[in-house]
Parts: sequence; structure tokens; C-alpha cells
Amino acid sequence: MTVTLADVAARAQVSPATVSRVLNGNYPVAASTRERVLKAVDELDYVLNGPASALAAATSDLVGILVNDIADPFFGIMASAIQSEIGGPGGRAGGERLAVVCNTGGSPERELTYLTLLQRQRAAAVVLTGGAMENEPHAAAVAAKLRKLTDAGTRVVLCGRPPAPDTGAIALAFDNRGGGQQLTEHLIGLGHRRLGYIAGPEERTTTRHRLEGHRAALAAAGIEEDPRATVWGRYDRTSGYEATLELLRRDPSLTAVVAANDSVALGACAALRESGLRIPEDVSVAGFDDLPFSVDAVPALTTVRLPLAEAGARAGRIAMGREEPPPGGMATVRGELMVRGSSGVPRGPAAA
Amino acid sequence: MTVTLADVAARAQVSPATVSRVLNGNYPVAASTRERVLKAVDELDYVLNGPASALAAATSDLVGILVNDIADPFFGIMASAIQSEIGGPGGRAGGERLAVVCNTGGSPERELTYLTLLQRQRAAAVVLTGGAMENEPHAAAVAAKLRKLTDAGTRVVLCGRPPAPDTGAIALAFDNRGGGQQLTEHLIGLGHRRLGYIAGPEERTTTRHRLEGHRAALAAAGIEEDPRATVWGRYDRTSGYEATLELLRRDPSLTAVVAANDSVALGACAALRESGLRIPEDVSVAGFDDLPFSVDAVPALTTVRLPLAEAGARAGRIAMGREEPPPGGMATVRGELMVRGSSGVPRGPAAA
DNA sequence: AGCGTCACAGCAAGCGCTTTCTATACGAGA
DNA sequence: TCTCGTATAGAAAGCGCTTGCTGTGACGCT
Repeated sequence: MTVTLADVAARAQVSPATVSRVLNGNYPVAASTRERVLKAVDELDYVLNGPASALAAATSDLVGILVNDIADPFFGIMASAIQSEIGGPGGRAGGERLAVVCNTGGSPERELTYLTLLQRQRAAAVVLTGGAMENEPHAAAVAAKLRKLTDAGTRVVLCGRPPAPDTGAIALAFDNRGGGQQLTEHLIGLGHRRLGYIAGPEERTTTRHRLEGHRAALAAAGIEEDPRATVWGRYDRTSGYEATLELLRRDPSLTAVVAANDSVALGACAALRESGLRIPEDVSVAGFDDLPFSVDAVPALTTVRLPLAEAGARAGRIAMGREEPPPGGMATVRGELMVRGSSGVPRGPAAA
Repeated sequence: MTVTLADVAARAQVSPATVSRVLNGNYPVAASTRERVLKAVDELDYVLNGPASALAAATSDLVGILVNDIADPFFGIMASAIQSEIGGPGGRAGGERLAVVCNTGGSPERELTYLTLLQRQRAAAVVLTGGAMENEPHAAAVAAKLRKLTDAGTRVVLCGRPPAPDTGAIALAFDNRGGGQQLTEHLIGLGHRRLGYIAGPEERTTTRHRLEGHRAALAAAGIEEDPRATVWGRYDRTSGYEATLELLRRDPSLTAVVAANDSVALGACAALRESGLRIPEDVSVAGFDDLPFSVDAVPALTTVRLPLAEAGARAGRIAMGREEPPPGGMATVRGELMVRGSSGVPRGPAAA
């Protein structure tokens, strides 16, 4: 029924071994023979059996990419960049690899399950994107799994996630802390003193680091930290909308809202606008990530640009062994403050 | 070095066959034996070899999802929905399947190559999203490939793409034509007579259908078609920006811009605003798709909502054989007109 | 008591490929 | 002319798993 290597061999009047060598192209085969084989392959419309060759060669051309939410451009952009480097069709690299994009939905269990699934497939490499969970047993389980993967020869790269010591994984971490700090420094510099903060899910490293940066900037400016100025939520628009209403309820006099990311910031803008507040005249808003739509917001969003595509591409190259891993197995990728229309000098007395 | 089925069998004092049956769970195994095996699996930290079982069982648990651009939420949302249904970890379905998301970048060659790669992996199912190319040799090649896949038992579903006759593929097509028509009818109803159209890439079915709908509405209203009122571009923001400037150059008196999709519409808004025109007082703008950010645009975008998540979920279920394919192997999914702030009555004489 | 019936468990034959090792043929150098 | 080295092709042994078929006790039936 299905065409096998042997069929091709028979048609080309050579041994299966020869066909295999022609197809893998790393063994001397006479030009005339090669041609005969290729012709047979073509005539029979032969397609290699992936599982069989993976089994025999003990390698596979699958590369796993773990993302929290594939529908979120934050991850989509990284995934796209990673994929362009791992050498799928059209990619820069040689071999034809298949990217397996796994949507964890931010769930620790799924993350672990996907890692096992990839291990089962004997993936050539795995790239984990996005922040890690700080849940202890889970973190340990992930670390153990990563260790196993690297031991089995799978290259593991963390992209936008803190290093996982002793796992053999290479880490490209985002400087969320520094970015958060810069952003808040900018607002403080404009004269803001009453800032609300909309954080992401509490147990994520990304959330914590951004918040730490924010608070560090406040502390440095001698602004006392008010726990009521922070509202926790998710990394989506709705969360920003609701959290902003809550912040406004708690302190109607705030002059700036710092959001966990751009989507949250957009929700915040909507809530402010509906509350009859102007941006940035009444309240300034800041986001994080600088996703493509942020520049189109009205007013355009002040945010921290994260080089998602660059970082993803680099992670992809490292995963494929085409770029030297950074010294120490880890590097920090910095963000860049993008000052735009959504932040301005606060009205009132603070506008010194 | 690596643990195999045989190792587990030895440890549990059973035959490899029994271990396999415990793991696949479709054969009577005494409870006590099963327990012993499971214990051994756990102790040895055994992970099944995917390629080996795929080879032996002649089936794989890989499901391919082809998208044009994974960084675009249009595709991200569909991919996410499909994946949630194919039964990866956390999905509703039983078996643990791995979704392979393939980024074609809109390139016909890559599309074909990915299809071959999936065929090579003996994918259980393949879902193709997004419009098709109208390039004839390519379309024929894709059709032939799909035919081969379905013949080999791979379920093929087209999501948001016109049917491919005689390929055995199930199609869930979007009613781009009807949506485009509704949208333009809405604008005409408001009194617009001079409408510019920003189309997507010329050779895509999606582009053509949306444009056809637009023109049908114009024709029905007796508005003569001006070829200069259409500018071709890509499905991104920049394209919308540039095309709008071009439209304005060609006809400074236009009162409405209809964009190929929401991203394009956002670019159009930016261009209009920079040209000193108000939306919708001076010029109305309409998009297509109703992506999440569209409601946050200022003013919120009038657009056609496509049920991307629903369609993706349905495609996923059909691909997994968990939902009956529509009669005739195809169904049309309609969009819904969302009238929002970006469209309004035109100024001037037309405002009858 | 004798025998058919189940419920399990094991044997062994592959699945389709890769790769090591071996065989052959040719030309070159001695 | 004979022996080697070189280039190329083939034979065959798996890779780790699944599964059809074949036992083999224990049980219930007559």
C-alpha cells in the first residue's frame, strides 16, 4: 500500500541502504546511482517514514516551543522568530525541522505534560518562553524534567525566563526588573507621586520582577509604598479594565497607572476613558512589551520595548547549536523605554 | 543508558507485551499486574519512545496546524482553539496529542513543504487555516498533497479556507464575501458614496472574496466602480498606513476607507489622523475580523466579527473525529457586522 | 471427575529505516 | 603482472515498540 524504502530500492535496482544514503546525503554515492534513486523516489512519490527513521537513527527533527498563550502576540512573535531560526522550510538553517508549538495556557501541569510529550518524541531541542511559575514543587519538577532532557541530548533554551540552575538549560532572561524600574522612574520624573500598579498573576516571575522594579523606583524617589496601590490580575485587557476601576475606587486622586503589560494598559485606558478621565492630562498610563498595537493606541502607549523577535531568533539559533551559548549559560536581554503620548506631566500641584 | 520497555518489563517481572498493554490500556490486564508495572514505570522514570511506537502501531499522535503568521492574533486565536480541542494536555479530548503549528509565512512553497513534512511524520490530522493561494500550479499541488494525506488516513480540515474539491478535506469556510458586502452596505446606508478600499495580497482567496463583497454592495447601490479606489497591499498595519495615504492622494474627498482587515484599518486610522482628518467625522473606517484590539482602538473599529475561536474549535473537533463533518464536507461560517465608533454619517451634502 | 471456557500473560514477528561491517571492482604503483 | 588503496554498493543487525496468536492455569459446568 504505502511506498517504502525497499520499493524505491527495487525500482532503482539498488539496495535499501543506498537509497537511505542518497536521501541522507552523507555518504559517497556515485552520481549515476544517485540519479537513478532520485528518479525512482520521484516516480513512486516516496515520502520517508519519519518515525521509522527517528527510531533507527535515534534522533528526531522535532523542536518544541512552549508558550503560555499562542493567541497572545507576545508569544506569537517569539514563537515566530524561534521557528524562523530552527530551520523549518524557508528558515535559514539547513535540515528540515518541525516546530511543535505547545500552548500551556499558563498551567504548570500542562507545561510538565508537554515537556514529557516532547521527551517522548525525543525532540532535538526545546525552547521555553515566558516567565516561570514560582510554585515550589512545580519549579522543582520542571527543573528535574529539564535536567533529564538535557541529559538525553536535547538542547534546552529558556527565552524570557530566569535561569534554571543545574539543569543544563541555556537562559535568555528579560530584564523585567530593570524595565519596570525605568518606566516608573520616567513617571516619577514627570512629577507623578500617586501611581497605581496593575500586576499580573502573582506566582509568575515576570510579574514579580516588573513589580519589584516599580517599587525600587518608588523607594529610590522616597515615595512610600502603599499596598493598596497594587491590584493583581491577569495579563489581559479585561484584567486591566477591572483593575483600573478598582484603583480609581481606592484612590480617585491617582495620576498614573502602570500596567503589567500592554494589553492590560489598553484595558486601563478604556476604563479611564469611561470614567471621564483624559490620558495623559488627568492620568498617565504605561504598559510593558511594546507589542505592535501599542503604537496605534490613542494616545500611543508609553511602554518598555522588549526585543521579542531578536531574543526569539537568538534562542532558536542557540537551540540549533548555530550560535554559541552566552558565557555562564545565561544572558540578560534589556528592554528599552519608549516614551509616547500616554504619559505626561500630571495636572495640579505636582507639576513642579 | 535510556530506559526501555524491556527494562520496565524485567523490573516488573512481566513480558514487554504486558507493559505495552498496560501503557496503552486497551487489553485486559489483571489489576495486580498493572499495578506492578505502573510501579516499575514510575521507579525507572520510564518515558515511552514516541517514534518507536508510532512505527510499530503505524499511527502517530501529531496533529499539524498550518498558519500564515503565528504572530498575527487572527491565526493565533484559531490555532489556540484548534489545539484546545485536539486533546493535548488539558484539552477536552482523551489521548495526548501534540499540535505542530507550522508557520508558512504565506509562502506556497513552505505550505507544501510543511504538508510533506507532516505526511512524513504520519500526522494523525492536519488543519489548514487562512485563505488559499489562487496561483494555479500551486493550488493543484496542494490539492494533490491533500488527497494523498486523506488517502493515507490523515484527517484534513480547512478552517477559514474555501473547499478543495475531490481532496477528501473537510472545509469550514468564512463568508468573507457576505461580510464584505454587509460592511459596505452599512457604510452606504450611512450615506457614503466615495469609498476607498485597501485590499490584501492579490492572489489570496480571502482578499478576493472580501473585495467582491464590497463591490457587490457598491453595484447594488448603483455606485460606479472606480478602479482607482482600490489599493492593494498586505495584511498588516504598515500596508494600511501607506495605502491610505495613497488613497487620499488619489481622491482627497473620500469619506470612508474599508480595510482588508483590522490591522490594516488601524494603519489607516493612523494615516488619516496624521493627515489631519477626524474619524468618523471626516472619514469613516471599517476593518474586518474583529480582533481583540479592535474594540480598544479610538474610536472603536466598525468591523465584521469572525468567530475565529468557535470555528477553530469546531475544526479541531472534526479533525479528531469527535464531531460529525458538515453535510457535503463543507460549511460556511458567517461573520457578524459590528457597528462601532469608527463609522458615521459623512459630512457634507451626502448626509441626507 | 472430566472438559470446555475464560481471563490473562507471553512469544515472536514485524513496523521501515539507519549504519557498521564487509564485498567488489577498478586503477595505480611496484 | 601482482598487490593495494580507493570508491562504491550490499548484507544484515538492530532501533523500541505493538499485536496476532498461542499457551496456561482456574473456574464452572455436566
